[in-house]
Amino acid sequence: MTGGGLRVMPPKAEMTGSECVSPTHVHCGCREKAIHSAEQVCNQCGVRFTPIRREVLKIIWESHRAVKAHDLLDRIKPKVGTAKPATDYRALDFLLEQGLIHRVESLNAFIGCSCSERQHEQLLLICIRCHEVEERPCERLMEAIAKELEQASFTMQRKAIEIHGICGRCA
Amino acid sequence: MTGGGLRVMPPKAEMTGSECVSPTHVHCGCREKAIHSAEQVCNQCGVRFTPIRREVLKIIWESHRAVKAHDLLDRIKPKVGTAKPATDYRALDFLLEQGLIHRVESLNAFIGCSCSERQHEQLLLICIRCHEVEERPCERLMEAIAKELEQASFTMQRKAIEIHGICGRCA
DNA sequence: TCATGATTGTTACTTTATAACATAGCTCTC
DNA sequence: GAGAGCTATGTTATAAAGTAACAATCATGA
Repeated sequence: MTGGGLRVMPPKAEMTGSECVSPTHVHCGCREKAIHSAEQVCNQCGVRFTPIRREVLKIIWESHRAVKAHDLLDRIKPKVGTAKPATDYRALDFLLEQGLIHRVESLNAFIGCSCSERQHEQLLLICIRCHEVEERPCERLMEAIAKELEQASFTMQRKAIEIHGICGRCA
Repeated sequence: MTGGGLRVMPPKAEMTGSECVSPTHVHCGCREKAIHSAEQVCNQCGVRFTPIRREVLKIIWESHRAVKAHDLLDRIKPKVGTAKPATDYRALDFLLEQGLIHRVESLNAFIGCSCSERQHEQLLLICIRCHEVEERPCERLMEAIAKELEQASFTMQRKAIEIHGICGRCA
């Protein structure tokens, strides 16, 4: 979900079903948007959005579920015959660095980043039924965390805030 | 740290240095307290605190750093010659279930739980210099999260809140 | 065109984790 | 105390996640 907002249900004809792996994933143009945005980001930063990196990002955006390394490898092989673990992890490292994907620590998996600005604070809601991951902003949360860190004399460098549970649609 | 509070520096004679793996770990009786508490918890719940489970918990409490599976296996082998991965993971699963340890998702590692009550809300502060992990209560934080979850119509089942950075002593 | 750095190919390996079935040990009941 | 039933551990095998090291290739600018 590019904005984390309402999910509009388009008629089936608009869906690119063949590419959509998640049964609950309604194709809303988010993937195309993400790829396009990634192109711009890479151009701006003077880094190369190579075919492999593009393919990996596309696969990750095929659903709103977190993609595991093994699945990713299986799914990239038809497109990049030479793909091996290192191929994937390099592309993933690149995409993480550019802020184009997030790592879901509690799943050892990866999801596309739907932030409008890169590297912003986020909270991940992981549904244990449909396995979709929703990324939400958490400015208020970060205020509370900042207070706690101050008390603890702790300087934050990176964080993972991941909630597992039942999403609204599955409830 | 049993209470997350001040760390009292005892004279060296009081330290059981031979058992303390972490160079920065000041032995404060926390391990003995943890083992004793674990005994009580297991008795109350009618579950068995077997020698293997006790050894695993002891090893985890040898420092305030998170222990990785591989290290744990290396360190348990001298004590339990037959130890294999399954041995460890079974003991870890047990200790997790009883709330005696936490899993640090962003490290794929485990630390002793220093909560006075089991299963309470906590926040993990992970120092990237000394690698010690401090567990802190986060009731206020949970209020902010609850609000966010309500907005998202999300029902929480479990969570991981992990902050990486520099602790006060290392700063 | 050639040098340079970035990217990808390739091989090998480490670390993390689980599944499945066999064996041993505890505990309760008869 | 025998034996049934459950829990815990032993054992083997394998899946999944991740990294290191070096070779080959490609893009780009001097």
